[in-house]
Amino acid sequence: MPSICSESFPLIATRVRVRRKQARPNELLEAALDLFVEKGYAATKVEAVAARAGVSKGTLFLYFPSKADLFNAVVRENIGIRFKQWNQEFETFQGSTAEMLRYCYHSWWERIGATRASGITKLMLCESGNFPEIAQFYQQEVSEPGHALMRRILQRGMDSGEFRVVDLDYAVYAVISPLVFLSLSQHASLACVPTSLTVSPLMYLENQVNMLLHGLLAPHTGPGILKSRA
Amino acid sequence: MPSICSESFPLIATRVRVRRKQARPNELLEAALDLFVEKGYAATKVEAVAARAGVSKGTLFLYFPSKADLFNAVVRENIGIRFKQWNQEFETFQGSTAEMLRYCYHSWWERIGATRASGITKLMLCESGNFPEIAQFYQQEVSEPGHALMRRILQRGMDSGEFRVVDLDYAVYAVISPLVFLSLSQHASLACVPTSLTVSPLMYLENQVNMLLHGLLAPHTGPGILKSRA
DNA sequence: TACATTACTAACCAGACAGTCATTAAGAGC
DNA sequence: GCTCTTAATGACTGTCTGGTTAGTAATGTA
Repeated sequence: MPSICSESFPLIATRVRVRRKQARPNELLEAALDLFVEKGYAATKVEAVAARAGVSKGTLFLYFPSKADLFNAVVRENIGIRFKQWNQEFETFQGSTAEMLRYCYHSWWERIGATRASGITKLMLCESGNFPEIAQFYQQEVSEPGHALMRRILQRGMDSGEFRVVDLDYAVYAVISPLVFLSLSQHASLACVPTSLTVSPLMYLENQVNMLLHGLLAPHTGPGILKSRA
Repeated sequence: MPSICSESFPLIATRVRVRRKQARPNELLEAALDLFVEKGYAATKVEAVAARAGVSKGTLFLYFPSKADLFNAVVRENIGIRFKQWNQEFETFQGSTAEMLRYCYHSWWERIGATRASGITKLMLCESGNFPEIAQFYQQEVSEPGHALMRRILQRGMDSGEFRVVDLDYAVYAVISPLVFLSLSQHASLACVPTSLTVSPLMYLENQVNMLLHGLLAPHTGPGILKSRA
């Protein structure tokens, strides 16, 4: 049923239809990543995502059953997908665990931190409380694999005698929180942070990993970062 | 004009009216602070604020012309209002600037960090990008006075020779960011942070101020936190 | 008790937005 | 060119919510 005026005045030019079933999902995911990172989950309209991908809203729902599913697919494609490779790299890594930890930070920076994907971390930090559907998915697709991997790395260091014995539950957070913080500072549009971070992200990470290892390495038991639980 | 059914079936019990013009604004601000901190700005419904304060939505708009004005009033009452006293304390402070900086952190923790007000900082960090009306108000009511005060403290330390000479534009962020980070970690409902922070907030602040002073104090020019701009 | 003032209420409105569906046309096969 | 399948569309629906307003009742004054 055409709109009231469209038969006499087709003001809105009808879109040229193209059938590209193969390409649509990726194009939609690209557009969604852009907008979710820019505006957050709640403030992103699915119609805007569709428009940016060059299709109508109806088409979007043809490929993703709901907004939450669209977002979850973005999470899986941009972050979740990394853990397979990371886990493999962990299995075959030859060097010391200190080197492994350094490599971990560096690799995270390359594949997540320096990419749009870091915006997702900030988004979850801000909005997970209001949207259980996406919070739960992120939890099982990102948080849990990430924590599990970090636990295994720390355990490896403790087993080999490189690291002193610490409470894993807490040490994991000491390792991960610099990454979360960096993601945040990269995407905080707050007037509080001018040109993002004061120092360069890479220098910040370098510094953080040094501090961690200072607190982790076995012999030197100085003022470490990893206090046992209070 | 009564609703269709209310004359025959007054299903919804009419609220008992009480006139308390004096008390309403504060009660609304209290309710608003609770909900804004819990849910964020966008996700908080004005009707819910009104309900929590025990009035109807219409009454809320009698005291605050819009949702943004309500939020801004919350910001002013809970944070903005502090700067008058802080500025006075700065003027009359007798001790060293290092002591002053310690006092500053401590006072911030008492009056903001440990209270619901810290939730506002997190909220702004997350949502300022989507709501210029409240971002601008927060900027001029909180960010600017805060930065100005910190600049004067750092300047005092440099003038007296206690602190080495640093780029104020950047040093200010080094001083403020631990406070922002702490606010965030206190209210991050992310599955990433378990029981908020690993170490106690006060110990964290103590540590941060020590690191800052390590990098600020004049004679010791070791690996300071405050690098000059890259 | 009568009346005036005004704090307060609830129904209402308009715009926005996630999700649906009947219709349309692109493109492949003949 | 004709037909059939299905990718794609856009108008539509239901719901939600910030903000408005016509009307109600609590209180002070006489």
